[in-house]
Amino acid sequence: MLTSKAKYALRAMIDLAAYASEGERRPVFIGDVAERQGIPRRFLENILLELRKHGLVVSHRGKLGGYALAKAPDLITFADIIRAIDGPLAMTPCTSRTAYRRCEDCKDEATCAVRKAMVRVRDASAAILESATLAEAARTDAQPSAPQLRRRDGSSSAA
Amino acid sequence: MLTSKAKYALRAMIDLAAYASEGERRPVFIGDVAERQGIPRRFLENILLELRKHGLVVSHRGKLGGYALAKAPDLITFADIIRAIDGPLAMTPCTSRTAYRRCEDCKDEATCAVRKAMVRVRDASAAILESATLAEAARTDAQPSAPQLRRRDGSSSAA
DNA sequence: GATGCTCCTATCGACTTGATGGGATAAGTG
DNA sequence: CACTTATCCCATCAAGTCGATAGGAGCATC
Repeated sequence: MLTSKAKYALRAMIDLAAYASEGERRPVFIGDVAERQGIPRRFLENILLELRKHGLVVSHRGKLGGYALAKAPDLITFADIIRAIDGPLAMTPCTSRTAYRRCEDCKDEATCAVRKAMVRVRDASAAILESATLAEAARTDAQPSAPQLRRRDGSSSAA
Repeated sequence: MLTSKAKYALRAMIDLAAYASEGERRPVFIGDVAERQGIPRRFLENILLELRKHGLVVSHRGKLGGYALAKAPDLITFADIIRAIDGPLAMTPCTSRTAYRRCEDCKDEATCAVRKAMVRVRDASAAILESATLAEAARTDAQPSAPQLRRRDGSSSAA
């Protein structure tokens, strides 16, 4: 199962992609993303910080600061995001390409039946998640009613 | 990631399959499985109990008691075992067939880009894990040197 | 009826998850 | 220059899960 942190991360990144593709090049406020996607604001901050450490987003400080994708949305995949937040996609350490670690129990990796199945699962999952890009997701995704433009008028929309 | 409980469960079940296919029909001692597979004995007890509640193994009490597969080894899949121990294979509750639960965040399941990718991952993983049977695993798996026969002579092999 | 197995529940420590809080730092704005 | 407003960073928190262990009750065989 994905952690909800990773699910939030996916949604936040898709949100960034959607607003980046509108021609605007200014970064997006955390608060705006949080509100649109229904993510606890402080929690989203941690998530974006983590994504930044993995080089998936860039941040700007100061009054007109905020976050933006670090690369073009068609170059960022779901796999990148999930790996950054939840770690390896593989079912076992001994079948991870990004964080391989030998497993204690199985004597012979070449013949281990469990490992064999897990390699196939990892290959299949990775293929799917590495071909799912933010660009595609931003196009496909349901925009919450009319794609809400950034509020810059100062009127907080909720009490 | 699989929990180590699920990994133990897979190994234990393969062990049972290997010894069931030798013609013997008597149940296997927990202690023997634990020793062969290097699983903490008490922990394995819990795991087998859980597998029994899910109808994957049957138990016999008393002096010559023990565990045996509930069905033929070609009718038990890796998916059955993982689901019994770790729960749904799906990455999100909203893409699980065995434990579906609507997800709060996404307004429209039909267009949710995250969900769409997760459905594909679940389908691919399930297809692989549902076609991996114990029978096949028991044949393929590396037997730890010569397949150690059950000790019935009373000499405990370790201090 | 003694033996030796499963059965059941309870507990444990360590870690992870989801979330919050306070304040430091930086960049625009008047 | 000072003020506003945003990110940044660290620290902490409660609740839950994971991996493992413990003690004793129940039961079939010898």
